[in-house]
Amino acid sequence: MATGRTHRPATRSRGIPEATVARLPLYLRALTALSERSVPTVSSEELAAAAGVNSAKLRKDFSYLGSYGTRGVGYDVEYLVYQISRELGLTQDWPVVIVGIGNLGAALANYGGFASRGFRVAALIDADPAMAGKPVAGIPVQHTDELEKIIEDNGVSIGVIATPAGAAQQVCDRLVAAGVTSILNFAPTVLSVPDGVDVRKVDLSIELQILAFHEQRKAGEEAAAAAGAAVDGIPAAAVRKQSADKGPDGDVPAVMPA
Amino acid sequence: MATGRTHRPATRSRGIPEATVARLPLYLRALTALSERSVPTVSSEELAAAAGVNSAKLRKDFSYLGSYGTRGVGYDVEYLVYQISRELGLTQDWPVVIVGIGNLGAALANYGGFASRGFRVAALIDADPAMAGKPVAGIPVQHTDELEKIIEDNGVSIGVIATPAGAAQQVCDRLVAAGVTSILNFAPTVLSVPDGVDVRKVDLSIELQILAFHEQRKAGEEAAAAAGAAVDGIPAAAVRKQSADKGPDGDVPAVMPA
DNA sequence: CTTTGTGAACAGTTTCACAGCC
DNA sequence: GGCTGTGAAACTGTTCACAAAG
Repeated sequence: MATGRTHRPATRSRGIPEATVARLPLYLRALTALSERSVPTVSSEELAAAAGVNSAKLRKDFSYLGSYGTRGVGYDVEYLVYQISRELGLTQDWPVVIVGIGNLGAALANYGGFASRGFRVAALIDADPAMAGKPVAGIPVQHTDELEKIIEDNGVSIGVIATPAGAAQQVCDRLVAAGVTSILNFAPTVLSVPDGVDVRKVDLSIELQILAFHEQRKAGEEAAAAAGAAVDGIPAAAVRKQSADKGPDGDVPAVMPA
Repeated sequence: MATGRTHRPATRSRGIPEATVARLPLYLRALTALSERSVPTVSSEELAAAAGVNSAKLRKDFSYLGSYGTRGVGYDVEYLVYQISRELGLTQDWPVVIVGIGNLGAALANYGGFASRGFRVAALIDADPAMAGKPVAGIPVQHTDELEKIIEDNGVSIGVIATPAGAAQQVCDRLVAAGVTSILNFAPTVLSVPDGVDVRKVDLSIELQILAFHEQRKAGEEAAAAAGAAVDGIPAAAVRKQSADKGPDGDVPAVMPA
């Protein structure tokens, strides 16, 4: 039913680990930069530094694609660019629709990296009739009524949702019904989709909250250092438990959402 | 030297696994929704469904925080909201600066979820003198010259980079030098930062490329199914290798990843 | 000599399944 | 009976370290 899955369940990426797939675009970007500077070959060490990973990981990643390097020399930049592009499916053209042309949707439409690398903005869609016909990033906005027709006419399989949270699931359902099988979701909601549909989410506030967690820990650590670092070494669960259990009472601090 | 790290090396999150931390904001959002509907308690099964994970994972995650549930009953919504908020450091106020007020920066400034949940946009900063003084989302944009002063005056420890790729590293360096220790990077570049500084990146084109990879596989699988699914069961590495090694020559196959 | 490619060890994450408590 | 909390098992991802190739 509506109890669909987010992300991939895990039917296994036919040999290429998901973690590796997620890094291929990073390698590709670094390689493209080298290619533009006409660098002919690059070592795993150099490329890894440019991509912000370590070289062992990079070599392991590449080993899933095949043996594309030359021992003692390194990797041929152009060749690798091609191989990774092909592996990622970027040698073909992907028409994409963006639904929800508010601030964010407009920013996405204007984003250059979108147009490059095999992705083409096939249409912009918004529910506001006042937006219809108005060009954003040179593309006229179309009304949501046209959604199904647009998807089918353009053979769109990738959709970007940049609507308010409340509209996201509904838009998602319509996209999927019309044939979209990959969704990039910017709305702060969990989307339910049937099996076989991939959803990836980009969520500003989640990222910030993760940063806040670590930020808080940094502050805490300084304090702990002052008090003598006695606690480390005790089974983590027990320690947590302790501080957690003391929680209940006291006031709920001011700032919170609750 | 400048060869800093992206993400966290992994000094271990004081007992709470990184994967769990990344899900806490999801739980928090689902709980907040329940709280608004005045739902008093929730089972791991229900909450997991709302957050888009499975219940075993959720219970395991919560077990790292402490024993906050009641067997046979479930979890108290309000209490959990508070505990998770506290764990994430959201019971305090985090002033944030956004650097780069283009399309995306403006969209971020306008994004509501920003203001809620303990984050406050302390300042908007842009390098364009023409922007200075212009209000965006009700906040006047300030010039990059003021960056250091703004950070220090407001005690900012979290910065958001929404500049073009070319400017990102430079902005990052200045933020870090001024005292920022957590960065959310929207620019499509790898940032180098010293140890102790956290960077998280949000990258539209990487997400799209990952979707394209899976999308391509879906197409390939249909073709493979037609040809009789003989290959499954052979050690994945060997299969990969084989098809990969044939790569160099010849035409790019029509449907398949190869 | 340099640098790749990769088994093998290790670390982190998810899932299972059930004991323990309400 | 229902639901949490958690060891243990299974799985995925990372790092090590070195043999093989140029």
